[in-house]
Amino acid sequence: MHFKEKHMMMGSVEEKIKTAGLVGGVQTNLLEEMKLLKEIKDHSGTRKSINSELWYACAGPLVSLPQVAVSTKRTATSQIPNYPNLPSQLLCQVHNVALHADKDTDEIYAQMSLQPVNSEKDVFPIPDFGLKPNKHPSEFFCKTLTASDTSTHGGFSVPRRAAEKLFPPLDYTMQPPTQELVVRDLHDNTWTFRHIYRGQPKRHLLTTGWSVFVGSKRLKAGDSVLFIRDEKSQLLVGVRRANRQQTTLPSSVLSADSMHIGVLAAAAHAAANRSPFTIFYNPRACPSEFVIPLAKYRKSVYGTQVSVGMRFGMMFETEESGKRRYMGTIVGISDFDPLRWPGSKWRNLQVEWDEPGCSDKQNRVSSWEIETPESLFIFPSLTSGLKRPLHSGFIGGETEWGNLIKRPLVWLPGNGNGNFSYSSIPNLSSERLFKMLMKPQEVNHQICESAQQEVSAAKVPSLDDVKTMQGIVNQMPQLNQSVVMSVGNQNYSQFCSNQSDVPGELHPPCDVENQTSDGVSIERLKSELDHSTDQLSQVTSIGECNEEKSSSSPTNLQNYNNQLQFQNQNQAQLHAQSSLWPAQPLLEPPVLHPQQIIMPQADSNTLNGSLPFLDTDYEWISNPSSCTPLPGVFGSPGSLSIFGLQEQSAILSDAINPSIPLMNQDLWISS
Amino acid sequence: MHFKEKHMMMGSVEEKIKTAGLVGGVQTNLLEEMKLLKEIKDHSGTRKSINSELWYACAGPLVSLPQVAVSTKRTATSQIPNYPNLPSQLLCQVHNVALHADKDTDEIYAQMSLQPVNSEKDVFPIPDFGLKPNKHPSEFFCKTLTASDTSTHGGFSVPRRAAEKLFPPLDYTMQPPTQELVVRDLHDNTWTFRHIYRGQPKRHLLTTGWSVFVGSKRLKAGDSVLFIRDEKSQLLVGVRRANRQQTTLPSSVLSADSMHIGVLAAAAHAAANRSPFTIFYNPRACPSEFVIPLAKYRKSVYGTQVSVGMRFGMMFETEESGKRRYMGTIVGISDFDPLRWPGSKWRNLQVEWDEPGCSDKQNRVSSWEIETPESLFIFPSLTSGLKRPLHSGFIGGETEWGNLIKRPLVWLPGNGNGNFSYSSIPNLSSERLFKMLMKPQEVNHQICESAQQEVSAAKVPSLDDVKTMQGIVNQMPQLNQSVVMSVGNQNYSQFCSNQSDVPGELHPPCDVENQTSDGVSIERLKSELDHSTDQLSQVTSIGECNEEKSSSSPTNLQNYNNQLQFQNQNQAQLHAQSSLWPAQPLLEPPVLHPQQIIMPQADSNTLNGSLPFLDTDYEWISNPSSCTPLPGVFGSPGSLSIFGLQEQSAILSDAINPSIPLMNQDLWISS
DNA sequence: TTGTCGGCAACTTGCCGACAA
DNA sequence: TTGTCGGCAAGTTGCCGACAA
Repeated sequence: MHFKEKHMMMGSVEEKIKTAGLVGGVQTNLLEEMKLLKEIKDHSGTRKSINSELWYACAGPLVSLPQVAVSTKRTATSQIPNYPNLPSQLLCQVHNVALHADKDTDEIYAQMSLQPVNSEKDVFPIPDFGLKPNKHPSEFFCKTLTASDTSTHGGFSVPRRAAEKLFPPLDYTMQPPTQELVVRDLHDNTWTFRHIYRGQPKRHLLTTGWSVFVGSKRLKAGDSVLFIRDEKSQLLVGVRRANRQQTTLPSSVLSADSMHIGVLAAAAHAAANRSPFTIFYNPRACPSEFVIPLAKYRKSVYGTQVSVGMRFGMMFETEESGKRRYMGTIVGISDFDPLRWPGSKWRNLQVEWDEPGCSDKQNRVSSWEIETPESLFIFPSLTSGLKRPLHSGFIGGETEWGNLIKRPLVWLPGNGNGNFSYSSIPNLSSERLFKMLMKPQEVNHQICESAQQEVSAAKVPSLDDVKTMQGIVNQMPQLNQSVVMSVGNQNYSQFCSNQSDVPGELHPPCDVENQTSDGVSIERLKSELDHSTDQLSQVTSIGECNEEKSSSSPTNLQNYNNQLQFQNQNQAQLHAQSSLWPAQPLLEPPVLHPQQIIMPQADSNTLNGSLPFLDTDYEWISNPSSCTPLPGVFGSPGSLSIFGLQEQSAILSDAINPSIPLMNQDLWISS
Repeated sequence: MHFKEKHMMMGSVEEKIKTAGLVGGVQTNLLEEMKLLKEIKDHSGTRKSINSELWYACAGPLVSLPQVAVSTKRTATSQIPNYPNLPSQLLCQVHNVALHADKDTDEIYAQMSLQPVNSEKDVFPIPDFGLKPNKHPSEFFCKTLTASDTSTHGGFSVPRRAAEKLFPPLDYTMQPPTQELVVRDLHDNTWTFRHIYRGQPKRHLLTTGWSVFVGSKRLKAGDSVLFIRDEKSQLLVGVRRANRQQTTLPSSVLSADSMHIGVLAAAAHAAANRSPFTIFYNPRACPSEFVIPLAKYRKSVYGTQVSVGMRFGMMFETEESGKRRYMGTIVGISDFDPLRWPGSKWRNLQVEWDEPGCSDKQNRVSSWEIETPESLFIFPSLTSGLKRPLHSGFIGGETEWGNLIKRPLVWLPGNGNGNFSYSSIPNLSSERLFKMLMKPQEVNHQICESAQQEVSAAKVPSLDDVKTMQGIVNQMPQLNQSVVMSVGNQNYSQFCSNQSDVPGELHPPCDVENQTSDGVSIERLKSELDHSTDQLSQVTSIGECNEEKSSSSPTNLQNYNNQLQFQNQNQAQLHAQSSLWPAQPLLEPPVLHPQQIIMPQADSNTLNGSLPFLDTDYEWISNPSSCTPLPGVFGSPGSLSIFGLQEQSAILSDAINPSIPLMNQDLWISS
C-alpha cells in the first residue's frame, strides 16, 4: 500500500512559502519594502497570534515571560528622541570603504567609516598611493533567469554574444564543442559549469554544475545572474536577486525605533566629538541617495536653481543592468519631513514623471539626484552620467536633452572633463545630438529598437545665461579642492586604457591656457556636446541599440586639452574665493537646515591636482545610486553587520505617518 | 559523452557551506555566538577582500562609492557615548508581551513593551480579566533528530511513548496500523504526516510528508522537533535548532555600535521621559537574564546574602527539554564591567561549577539566577524551580540540596505556595528527600538510571536562622504588591486542574489563621520539603527516571492551608513596612549602581490577592531563562523585527575587550 | 526500543534535439 | 536567437523489514 498524497501536501506548503516570500515588484522601491515589512510583521507578529503553548514548548522549560492583562491595551507609542544638536547634514571625511557581500544571499553592501569634520580645513590629506578607481567591469553580461534556466529540467541558456564575448573560445572542431568553465563568486567560492554548444539550431548552454549553483544561491526565475571577466581575465559570477526577494528577512531582536535611535545617536555622538562612525550602505536596496559627495551636493544646492515647472532627467537602471534616463518635471518643492527636519534638502523636490510607466518611481527626489540643464553644462560630469561609457553592458541607446527642458538652456562651453570627451564617445552619435541641439524645432518621439526614447531639441544658451551660471558657480569656493578624490595617476591611466579604443598616451600634460569662458568655438561646443551626449545616453539592452552606434569617432586631443583648461580655470576661480566659505559654516549653511549628513572626500590639495583626479572624484559624484540608509557606528573586531535598511524607512514611517511609510526617510549622509 | 564530476563539485560547495554555517557546540553560549559573529565578519567582510569588479557589476551601473587611499588606514575606533543619566537598572511596567517566531527559522522571540516608572506607586493597576498563565504544555514530547531522521533515506522514528501519549489512538486491527496526522506549526502552517506502526520489531514511524517538513524547516541531525497537544487537543509541531545554527545570519546595514547605541539611547530616552520602549527577547539565544521580575531581583539583592565560598544551584535545560540543576560555588564577587557599569549586579558573581563537564557554562552569573539555601526557604517558588511540576516532559529525577550547600541552612517553615505542595508532588519521592534531610550524614553519590545525580543531606535550620532571614525579608516592602502578576482565578484553576492528579476543588478559600512562623510541625516541614524537592528536581530524560517516581502521594489539604497562611502573613508584614521604600528610591538603591534595567510587573493590588496570583507571578519570576538582550524602542505600525541579539554582545565586546567578547553584556532589564 | 542498513520501486533530475516564438 | 517541451537515461528518494545496539 502506498501513500499517494505527497504532492498535495507539498503543494500546500509551497503555496504558503510563496505567499510569504515574494512581495515586491520590478523596481527597487522603498514603498515595496515597507509593504514587505508590514507583511512580515503581520505574518510573524502580533496579528496572527502565535500558539503560546507551542511557543513555550519551543522556548524550553526554563523560559517564562511576564504577563499583562489583555484589557490593558495601552498602546506603547514610540517616542524617538530628538537630537537637537544633530544638524540635518554632516560634513565628513571618508576614512575607509569596505566592500562586503552577505554570505547567505550574496547581497552586496559597503561599509564606510566617516568622521564628521568642522570644515574642510580639517580634512586629512590623503596620499595617492595604491588607489584604484571604482571599477565597473567592461567585460560583462547580465541575464535575467527564465523559468527554463531555473527549472530542474535543464540548464542555462547562454545568450550567444555573451558566450562569445566572455567565455574562452570553444574548439568548434569538437562534436559537440564543450568546455569546462571555472568561475568564482563574491565569496571566492569556485563553481564549475559545463559549457556546451549544441542543439538544432545551435546554442550555448551551461549544463552540468548549473543546477547546483541555482540551488545553492536559491535562484528563482526573475533573478539575474551576471558574468564578468576581471582585469586578470578571470571569469567571475554574480547574482542579483529580483527586487524584494534580495534579503532573507529575519525578524526580531532590535526594534525599528532602537535602530533608528541608534543611527541618530551614533551620528550625533560622532558629530559632537568629531569621532569616526560607520555606515552600511546597500546600493541596491534604497532608491534615494543619502550619502552624497560634497561636490555634487554643493553643485546641486548652489549651482542649480531648481524651481517648480523645471524639467529634469534622472538615471535609472534597466532590467539588463543598463542605464536609462527618465524625464520629469518638478511640480513642488517642500520639506519631506517638515516636523523633524524642516528645510532639509533631502527629497524636497516633488516630481512628476513623463512616462506613464513610472508609477513605481519615487515622486520625491533630491536635487543632487537629478540632471538639469544647468547641472549638465556647468559640470557635466557631476550629474549622473555614465562614468565609463565604454562598458558595453552599460551602454545603450541615446536620448536627447533638447527642449524636453522648457526653461532656457544654459550652455556653458569649455568645461567638462576632457578625459570624458576624449575617451567616452565612441558609442554615441555626438553628431546627431549636436544636430538636435542646433535645431530646437525638431521635437518628436523616436523608437530605437525595443526601447522607446524621447528625442527633442534645445535652445542654444545666450552669453547672458552663461554669465549668470558662472556667478552661481563662483559661490562654491574650494569646490574642487575639497571634493576631488585622491586617485593615483597610474591607476587612472589603467582605467583609461581600459576604456578607450585609442591606444597610447592618454594623459597629456596640463598646459593651462588662460581663456575666458566666452571664447566658445564650434569645435569646443561640439566636444562638449559629445560629452553631454554621453551623459544623456539611454541604455536599452545589451548589444541591441548599442552596437551599431558605437562607431562614432573619438574627439581629438585638442578638445581634450581645451576642456582641461576650462576645468583648471574654474578651479582657480574657486580657490580665489575660498575665504568666503568659513563665514558660512558648512554645518549650518543658510539654505540648509536639519538632519542631513554631508560627507566629503579627502582633501585633494596634496595631489598633483590635474584632471585625472577630478574625474575619478566625479566618478563617485556622478552616480546617483539606489542606496541604503542605515548609518551606524563602526564597531571594531566583533562588529556585526545586520541586514536592514528597510528598517530605516520603517522607523521613520512609524514615527510620522504609518500609512505613507515612504515619506520619512530622513537620515542621510552626503559628501 | 557525459560529465561525471558533479559530485566533486557539490562536495566542495557543501564543504564551504558547512564551514560557514555551523560553529557552535551544544550549549547556548554567548561566547559561541561571538565566535560565530567573528567568523561571519571574517567571511563576508574585510579580511577576504571582495572582488571589486564583481561587486560593482552586482551593484549595477549607477552605483559608485567614495574612495580613499589605501595608505590612509587610520583605524576608525568606535566610540560609544556614555549615557550618564541612564542608571544600571530601570524599574519598568510591562505594558505588553507579544510572542513571535521568525518566519524563516521558526526561532522564537518575544516583544515586550516596557515603560520606566519612578516608583512602584506609578505602576498602573491592571485588571485581571482574560489573562492566561504562561503555558508550558503538559502534553509534550521533544526528540533530537538522528541522522536517520533527517536523511533522505527514510522517515522519522517516533519514540513509542510519545506516539502513544500524543497521537490519536491507532487502529491496531489494520495491517499495518496507519493514520494521517495533521499538525500545525507556529506560523499556523499545516503539515501532514503519515503515521505508521510497522517493522519487526514494531515501531512508530512518520513516513510520507516527513521529508518535506525536514526540507522546509531545513532541519539537520541534532536539531530537535517537538510535538505538543494544545488545550483543544490539537497537535502542534515545533522546531528547536541545535545551538548556533538557530539564526540565519544576515550581514550588513546596521553596525553593531549603532545597535548598541540605539539600545542605550532608547532606554535612556525612555527612562528620562518615562515613555514606553520595546525590547526583543530571545529566550534561547542568551545565557544570562537581563529582564528580571522585580520580586526576584529584590529577593536576590535583599533576601540573600551571597558571599564568596557560598554553594549554589542553578537550573539548566537538558537535551530533551528537561531541566537539571548544576551545583557550584561562588568564588568571587566583582563588577562585570568596572569601567562602564561599576556596582552593577549583572553577572557580578564569579562561580565555579562542580562537574567537570560544565566548561561550556558561564563562569559569571547574576544573583537572581541562582538558588541559595536562603532563597529556597524564604520564597521557595522564587527560585528557579519547576513551575508546573506535572509536565511530564519537564520532570525527571531528583536531586537533593542537602549539605551540598556548606553554609548553615535556614529552613523557614510555613512559607511556600500551598498549591505547589498540594498539587505538585506526585512525581517526587518526598519521603526520600525528607529522610535525606533528616540524616545529614548520608552524603553520597547515587545513580538514577542513566543520569548521575548528587544526593546529600542538610542541616536543619535553627530558629535563630529563621529570624535572621525574616528580618531580611522585611526589608522588601510591598514585595507582593508590586510584583504579583494579574492573573485571573479562573485561569489559574484551569492551570491547576491541568497539573494535578487530584480531581475536584483545588482552591480552598483563604481562611487565614494567625500562626507565628516558629510554629513548625513535622508535618509542615515535611510538606515544605515536598515543595523543595519539587524545586530541586533534576530532569534526566522523559519517561525514564520520571515515571517510577511519580507515585508519591499528595500532601493533604491542611498543609496547603498552612502554607497559605504563612504567605499571607508575610505579605501583610511587607505591606506594613512599605513606607520604608520611598526613602530608598528604586532607581538608585544603595547597593546598586549603573546600567541595569529593572522591570516590574503591574501592580497586583487590585487583584483578589490570594495565593493563586502569587504563584502565577512567581511562575514568571521562577524561570531563569536563557535570554536575549537586545532592548529597543517599540515602533508602532511598521516596526521591524531584526534578528540579532548576538549583536548586543558583539557591541559590548568590541568596546572593551575584543578578545573576551562575552564579558561585556552590560545592558539588561529586570523586574 | 530505536538507529542504521540493503533491497527495491517510484520518482526526479538533467541531457538531448524538436519546435516555435 | 532562445524559451519550452517530450523523450529518455541516470540518479535520488523513500518505503520496507533485517539486524544490531
